[in-house]
Amino acid sequence: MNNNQIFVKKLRSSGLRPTKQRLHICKVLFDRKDTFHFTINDLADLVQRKLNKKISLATIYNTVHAFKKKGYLKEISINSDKNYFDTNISNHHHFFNEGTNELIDLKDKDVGRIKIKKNIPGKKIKFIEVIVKIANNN
Amino acid sequence: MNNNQIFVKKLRSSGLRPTKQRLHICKVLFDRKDTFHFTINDLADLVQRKLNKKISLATIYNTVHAFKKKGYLKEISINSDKNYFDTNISNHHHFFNEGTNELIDLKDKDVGRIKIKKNIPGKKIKFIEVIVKIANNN
DNA sequence: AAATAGATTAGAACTATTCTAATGTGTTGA
DNA sequence: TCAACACATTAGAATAGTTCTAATCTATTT
Repeated sequence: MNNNQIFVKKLRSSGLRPTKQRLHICKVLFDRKDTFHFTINDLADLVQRKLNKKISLATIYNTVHAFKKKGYLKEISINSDKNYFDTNISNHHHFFNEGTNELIDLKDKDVGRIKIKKNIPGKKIKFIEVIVKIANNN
Repeated sequence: MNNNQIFVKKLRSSGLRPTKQRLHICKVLFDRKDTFHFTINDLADLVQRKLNKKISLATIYNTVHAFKKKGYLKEISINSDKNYFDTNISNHHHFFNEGTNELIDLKDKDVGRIKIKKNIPGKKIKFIEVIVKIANNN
């Protein structure tokens, strides 16, 4: 089974129609070895440059949000002007290099257990996100 | 010395001119007991409603960014559509209530020491930000 | 294979943020 | 004291980012 067939199957299995736009986007996102951190514009550029396909930005937004909802992508918020998505959906945290705007994965085990000593009645913790901002050593 | 005079002094001492726009914004932001979490639009609305002053949104952006740069405000990124600022500039983290979009401060001591077991050569940790997403208990 | 229901796309509309020309403020020196 | 200059600030206009929705496409039912 080639990658394209795998993507078709993956999409169908989660109730998403395997349209050509989505398959192009899958190719850019998932047809790679390493985990991939990207912004919506990064992805639009790659679709254009690597595949030479024109997909509307609106469709890229739709698709990324659909994939996030299905659990194929995670969203990472760094600051107002950088909103990243991550193909690594495992439980993990991030370094953010303030010089280069680069994100680097921190495996779950790279961060010691986080103990929250306060709780809010009637609420439970859904998720803990840690961003470690790094910069040059001087 | 009244609050307005205090604000004038504070602005001057950090090299910011105490214009009437900035003083209005100071009044809304800092003339209160508790720490205040807000978006740019929250602030624009409050200036309009509480003080009945019209300040351009662009000026509110300018001012908030200037205040952040001077260390009078902290920025907190939750997700793509919510960018908050915080008048509490002490070292602390946050609960984010996903139901109500409300931020709640976690004092530094409310979060156990965070141990980062990985490091990047030539880089040092500038800052660690923890967001704890909470939701209803069911 | 036609009709229908619902999903998807992408241009248009809307919202958020930044840019920059016009205006305001503080400082210098006559 | 008060021009005149240099730089800071404001806010309308321009740009960038995101969402909405009408048109189109896809799958299913008959």
